[in-house]
Amino acid sequence: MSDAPVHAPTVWRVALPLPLPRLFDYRPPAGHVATAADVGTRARVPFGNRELVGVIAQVGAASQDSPELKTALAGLDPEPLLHGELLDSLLWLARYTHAPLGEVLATALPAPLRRGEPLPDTHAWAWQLTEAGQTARERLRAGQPRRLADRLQAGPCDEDSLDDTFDRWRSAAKALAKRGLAERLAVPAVPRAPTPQPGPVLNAEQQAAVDAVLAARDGFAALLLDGVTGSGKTEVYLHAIADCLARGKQALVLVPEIGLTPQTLARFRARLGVPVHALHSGLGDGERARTWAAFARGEARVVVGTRSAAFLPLPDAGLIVIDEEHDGSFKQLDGIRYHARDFLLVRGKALGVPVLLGSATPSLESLRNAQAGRYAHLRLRERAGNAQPPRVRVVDVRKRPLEAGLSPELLAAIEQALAADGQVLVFKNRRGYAPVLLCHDCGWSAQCQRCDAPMTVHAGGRRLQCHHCGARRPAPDACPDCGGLALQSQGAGTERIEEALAAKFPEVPVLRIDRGTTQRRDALEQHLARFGTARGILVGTQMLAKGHDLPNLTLVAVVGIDEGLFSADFRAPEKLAQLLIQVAGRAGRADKPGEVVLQTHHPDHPLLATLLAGGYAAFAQAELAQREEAAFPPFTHLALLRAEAKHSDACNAFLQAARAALRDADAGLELNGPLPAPMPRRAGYQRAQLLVSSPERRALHAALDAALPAIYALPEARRVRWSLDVDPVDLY
DNA sequence: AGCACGCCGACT
DNA sequence: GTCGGCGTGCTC
Repeated sequence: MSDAPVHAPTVWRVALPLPLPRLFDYRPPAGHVATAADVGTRARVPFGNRELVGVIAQVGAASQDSPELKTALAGLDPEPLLHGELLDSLLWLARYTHAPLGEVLATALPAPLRRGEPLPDTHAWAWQLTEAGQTARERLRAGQPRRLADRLQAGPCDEDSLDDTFDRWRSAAKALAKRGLAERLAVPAVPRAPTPQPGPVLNAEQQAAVDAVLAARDGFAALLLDGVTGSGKTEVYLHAIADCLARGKQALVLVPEIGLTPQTLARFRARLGVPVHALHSGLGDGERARTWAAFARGEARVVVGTRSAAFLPLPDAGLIVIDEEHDGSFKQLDGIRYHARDFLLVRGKALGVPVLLGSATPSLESLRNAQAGRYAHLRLRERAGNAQPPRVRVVDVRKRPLEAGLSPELLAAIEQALAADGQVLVFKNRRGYAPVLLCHDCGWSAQCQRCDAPMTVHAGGRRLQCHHCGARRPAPDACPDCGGLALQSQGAGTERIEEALAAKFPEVPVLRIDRGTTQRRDALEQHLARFGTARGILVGTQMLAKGHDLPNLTLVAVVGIDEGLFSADFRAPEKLAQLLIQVAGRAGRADKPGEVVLQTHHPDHPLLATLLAGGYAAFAQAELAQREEAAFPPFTHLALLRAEAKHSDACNAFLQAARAALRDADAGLELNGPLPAPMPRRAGYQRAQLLVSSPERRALHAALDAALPAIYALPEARRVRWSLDVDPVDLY
C-alpha cells in the first residue's frame, strides 16, 4: 500500500469475450481521458494480432504487473450500454457462475452489439396521406384503400395500431402508396397508453392471487403461483401485467422454449393493448438488437421471451413473470451455465419489483423457498370453466403381450376413445423406430463409434442414428460379428408406435410429433392445425407435454416411464412427476373428463402411488424429505467440474489436481471424484467430472473463488477442455 | 477462444 | 524437397 505509482496512467480495464478470468488494461485512444463515465461503454481494442470488442468494466490505474500497455482503437458508445441494475446484476452473475466477466457480458448482448455495431434505431413507422392523397381521398372508390385513406385523414397512424385495428392494411397501404396518395414516415417510438381489453371474470382464487401481486408491487417480492393445469394462471399474469402497464412500467414474461406460440402472443397483444415484443431463438440478429435497444430506451413495454430475454434492460421495470418456472430450458447447458429464473430473481430484487413464478408442478427448490417463507405461496386449485380433472388408470404390463410396447388394455382404451369420436395422445419419451438394434444369434448390438451409447434405429429399421453426436449410417443387413441375419429392433420409439397404431387403426389419422418430424418452430402449429379436432391419434415426445390447446383430447396414454422410475439422476423422480402431471393435464375437455393411462412394469412404485393418491403436492413433500435425507439440493449446494479430452488420463489428471486445489481452499468441502461421466465417451471425447458440494452456499463459493486461479493455472488444464457448472441440473 | 510458433509424415 | 498435423504458450 506504500508504493501506489503516482504516475500510473488512467486506463480502461476491459472485459473481453475470452475464457480468461481477468480484465485487460488499455490506454484510451489519443485525445480521450478515461473517466468513470466510460464504465459500461464498449471499446474496440487490439488483442494479439486481432481486434476485439469488449466492455469497459473499470477505470483506474493500470495494475502494476501489467506489461507494456496498448492503446484502444476506439470507444464505441457515447452513453454506457450497460449500467445501473443490469450491469450490477451481470457482475453478480459472473461472480455466481464463476465465469469470466467478458464472456458473461458477451452472452448478455445481442450479436450485433457484441460485434461493435451501434445501438440500432428503434423509431416506429407510421402512414400518412400525401397532399395528393388529401385531395383525392373523396374520389376514391369504396374499398380497403378508401377505408384506410379515411382512417389516415385524421392524421398519421402508426403501424402498430393499424396492426391492431385494421385487417390486411398493408395491401391497402401499398395500393395508396403506388398512386402517390400515402407515404410511410419514421416517427419516434413512444410507449402508447395501453388500451386493454377486458378478459373473463376472475374466480376467487385468481382474484386473491392478483391482489397479492398488486399488494407487493412497490418492492421486491417472490410469489409462487402454484396452480393446477387449466386453473387460469395466464389470466393472473395478464391482470398483474395490465396493472403494471397502467402505472407506466415495463413487464417481462419468461416462457419455456416451446411455450412461445403465436396464440400466446396474440392473446397477450389483444388483452394488453400495447405492442408485445417476442424474443426467441427463431429471431434474426437485427431484430433481437432492435428489441434490446427498444427496452434500453424505455420505449418497449412488454416482452414475452425465452431464456435470453432475461438479459433485456428494464429501466422502467414493474413486474417479472416466470411461466412454467420448473422448466429445464431456463438453465443454459453450454457456455455460461446460468439459470434464467434464478438470474431474474436476483434482478427483481435489484430492481425492487415483484417476481411472479407460475407452475402446475413447481420445482422442489421453489416449493422449499415457499415453505421457508421466502416466497409467498399463492394457490389455484380449481380448474376454470368446470373442467373435471382426468381419471388416471395404471395398467400393469408385466407378463402381458406387447405390440410395439403397447398392451392390449391400452389398445382397447384407444379403440374406445376413438369410437366416442375423441382424440388420443400416446406419449413416449424416445424418438426413432427403436432404441437398440440387437443380434438375436450372438448378442451384438449396434453401438455408436464415437460415443458410449447404442445407436437408435430409424426409418423403419433402415438407418442407425446416434442421438448424442448425430452420427448416421445405414443399418447392416447381417450381424457384423457373427454374420447372422437375426437382427432385431429392440424396444419401441415414437416411429414404431406410429407404425403399429397406423396399422391397427387404419381408419383414423395418426400423426407423429417429435424432433424428427418437427424441427421448425411453427411446424408443430401447422401439424396440429391440420390434425384438427376430428378423431385421430397423436404420437409424440416431450414436445407434446404442454402448450397447444387440444380441446378434443379425451385419452392420454403414457408408455415407457419405467426408466424414469429407476434413473440414477437424483432429479429424475421430480422430472418424471412433472411430466406425468403436465401430460395428464392435457386430457379432458370442459364437458367431459379425460382419461389417462399409465403403462408400467412397476404399478406399485411409491412415486406412482404417492402421485396418484395425493397429487403433485404429496409427491413433492415426499421427495423433499428424501432429498433432505440424502443431502441433495435444495438441502445442499452443488458445483460440477467437468473435463473432456481425447484420453481419459488427461481428464483425471486435471480433475485430481483441481481436487487438491479445492481441498486446500476448504478442508470441509465434500469432493466426489474424479468420476467418469455417465456416458464416458461422447463424440470421440472422454469425459469425467468432479462433484463439489457443501451445505453452505457461501462456503462453496468461497472455496471456488479461492481455488479457481490455481485451477486456471494448472498445467493439466491446458490438456483438457474444462468447465464449471454451479447448480448443475443434470449430474448425469 | 484464436492464433502463432514449432517440430515430424505423405504429397506437389 | 514442401504442406500441414496439433502440442504448447500467450494475449493488456
